Amino acid sequence: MPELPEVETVTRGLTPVMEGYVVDHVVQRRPNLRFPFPDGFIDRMAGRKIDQLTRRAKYILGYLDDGQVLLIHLGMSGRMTIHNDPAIEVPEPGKHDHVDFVMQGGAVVRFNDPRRFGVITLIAANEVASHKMLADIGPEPLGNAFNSSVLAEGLARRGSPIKTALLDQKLVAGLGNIYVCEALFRSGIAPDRLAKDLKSGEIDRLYREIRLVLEDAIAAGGSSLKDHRQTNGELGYFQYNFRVYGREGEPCVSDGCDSTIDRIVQAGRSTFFCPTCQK
DNA sequence: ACACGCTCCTGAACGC
DNA sequence: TGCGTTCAGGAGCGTG
Repeated sequence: MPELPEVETVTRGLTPVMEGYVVDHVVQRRPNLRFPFPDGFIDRMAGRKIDQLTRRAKYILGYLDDGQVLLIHLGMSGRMTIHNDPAIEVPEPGKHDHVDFVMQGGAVVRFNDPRRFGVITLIAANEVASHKMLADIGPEPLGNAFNSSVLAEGLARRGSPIKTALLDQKLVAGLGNIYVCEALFRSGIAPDRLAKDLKSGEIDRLYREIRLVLEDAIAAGGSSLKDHRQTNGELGYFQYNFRVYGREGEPCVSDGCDSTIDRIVQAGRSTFFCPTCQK
């Protein structure tokens, strides 16, 4: 499930074959993903150079040379594979290979998304800040605009559990179920605590652990949990080891703790935590 | 304004 | 073996 570290890893993987290159043409194999593809998508992409490829929250943004921006969200199960070896033929498209970006640099970038929660669309560069999909997104957790007092202000009047609050993209960008669980565990904060009840010291700790867990995961090349793959097309592999996520019933990894990881459901989503280490 | 639940979708895992 | 059920979840949207 791609969250910020995975999207960052994918963006970094795509940059060498997409940034600075012209899109020769796009192959689009179905009319929609989560939303319909934009009108004239094929024609609007053909011949456009991708000046810059960046990430905002869980979105990949490709700035084109004519003022359009290609916006890609991987949703739940979206993946990108790069076919860049002239000696190896590009595989026949599979059932869920919905889009190919055929680059003049020689790479074919293939978007695959079984569950089709992903999004591919085009917006104008001057509406990146105001577009409805991006306008209300909070600060980048690894950027200068995010700090302990910004987090404290965002949590101050929230009556929802801290777990739920951190999933809200308006509070801070890019966190999903996995890294919220991990950050709370690393902070020693119980997921059912109300956001507004956290003490200043706890918020400081949480702020630091959010950054650290994301940096760790990015450094590990992004996790490739279950159905997520690296952009190089290799089968997914685990480099970042989760401490609580998906570990229900397994022993807590903290030194001297003999508890087992528990799972509860909050706002319809699984929360994994250590009932002893997280208060 | 805020919080919550529903919804989209498919494949994997599970139960009988 | 095979069928049916449940679960996973990002985020827009509707509702209270």
